[in-house]
Amino acid sequence: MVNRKSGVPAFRQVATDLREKIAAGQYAPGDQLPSEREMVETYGVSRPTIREAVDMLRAEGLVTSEHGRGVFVRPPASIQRIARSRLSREARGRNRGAFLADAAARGFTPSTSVKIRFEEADSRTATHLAVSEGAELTVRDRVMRADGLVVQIAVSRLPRELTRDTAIEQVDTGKGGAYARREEAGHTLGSFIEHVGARMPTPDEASLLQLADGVPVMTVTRVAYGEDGTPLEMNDMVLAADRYELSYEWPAD
Amino acid sequence: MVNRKSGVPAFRQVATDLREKIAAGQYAPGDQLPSEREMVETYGVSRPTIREAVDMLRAEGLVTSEHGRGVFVRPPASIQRIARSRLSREARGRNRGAFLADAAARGFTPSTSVKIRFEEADSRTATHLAVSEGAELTVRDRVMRADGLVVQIAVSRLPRELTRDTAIEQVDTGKGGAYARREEAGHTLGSFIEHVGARMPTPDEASLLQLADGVPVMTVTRVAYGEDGTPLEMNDMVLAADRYELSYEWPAD
DNA sequence: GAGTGGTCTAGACCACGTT
DNA sequence: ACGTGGTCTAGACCACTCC
Repeated sequence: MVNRKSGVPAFRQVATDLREKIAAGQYAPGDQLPSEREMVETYGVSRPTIREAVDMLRAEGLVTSEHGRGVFVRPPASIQRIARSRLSREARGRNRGAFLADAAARGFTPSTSVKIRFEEADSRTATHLAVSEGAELTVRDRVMRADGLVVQIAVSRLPRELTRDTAIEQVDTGKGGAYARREEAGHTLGSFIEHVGARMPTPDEASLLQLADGVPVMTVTRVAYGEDGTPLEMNDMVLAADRYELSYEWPAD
Repeated sequence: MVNRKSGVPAFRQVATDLREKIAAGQYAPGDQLPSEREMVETYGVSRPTIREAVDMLRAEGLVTSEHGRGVFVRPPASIQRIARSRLSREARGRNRGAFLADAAARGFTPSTSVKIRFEEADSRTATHLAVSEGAELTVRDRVMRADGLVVQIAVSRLPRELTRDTAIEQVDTGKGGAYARREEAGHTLGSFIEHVGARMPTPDEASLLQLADGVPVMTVTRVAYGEDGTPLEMNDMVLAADRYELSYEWPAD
């Protein structure tokens, strides 16, 4: 029963109560919550009020509701740890991208499809690639699937001058991938910088990545630099935050 | 006006329409959306339906609503870039933690408060610190403020054996901070690993960090290792995802 | 068919901010 | 005083799942 005089909205009291019971293990991961109509009786409020409370927990990623079945406590997703800062020349040759290796390790059959297009640099891209706004870019859109299911979307952008008449403008970049082609062209890689952020997904991303409510995405922008410090490539990735964790390692000195 | 026969729920149609108008710039950042009662007329649906649509946009972090004023398009927050993998011995001496330096750079007067406590290792901590579950830990809770406003919470955990009878068990660790004390005790730092994830905040975190709806947090767990590879410290941080971006740099080879 | 969540209505009253 | 969002009700009907 909710306290009508506390000043705390009824749906908030219900949400807090449910949250505490979940935290205490009274409703364990995978358990079904009481039905909305049951809770109407328990708490003495109307169904829309109960639903507002449940909506809150859903937005927090605590529960999921399944039409016709019930509301369930979300079991913690098994998160996949991805070691970054490991893109050594050797590793680049072995793996064809970190994510393909991941998928293989988890027993999924990975597949990717690539599309090539060209566009003009916006201000963010121009900054990262040290080109002027509007400069021509080669863009490689890569969609990665595990067992047919979209797991990751990666967009790679390069200054067009660096790619004209190279295999990088082909869908199949050949043995060793795009980095190998770039090194053949005299652009030896010097370093990488990754910028990591997080936000809520757009509806498109949510359906593509099959995200439950209350699951944010991590955005990773990796910029590859030549030995002279010239930016060679910018790679944007979007990852489901309940499935991945990124690990970075570096020496203390 | 919503299409009643499309099968798409009315609140979803309204949300999509508003989202498109925001994306197109028809409602620019900072602009006020039409009032809910106006939209009731425009779209020909009831107010709860309009509210459900607006709730959706709020959960996506697209708009914020202000009681008594209106609903506004969220201006993109100015994100602060934090360069990690820069904790050189020199830099550690200069800065007293990366975040204090950040706050100073932005013109805020930073302040921190520290509490010391002791606890037993749970399974996650035990794994990271390579101790057995239940082992005694020294815990330093640090709350960082900028102009009195909580900006960050950091929890540092160390095996108690390494800290007994050292200044690390004191609130004030002295000149050079906790790392300096550890190096004096013969534990020279060898490397760091940071694990980065993201999730929706708990209600506590949301109010402490003053997060708007639809803003996730990034979680950063940094483990410091000795030169022999022994884990010395584990540091958990929680950051507002609309205020920070993490940058990691490493050589290509 | 019975039970579940999903959508929607037409109101009501409250709390807040502005004028 | 007025307009805004915030909360809440008591229903109704639909869509889905399971028996």
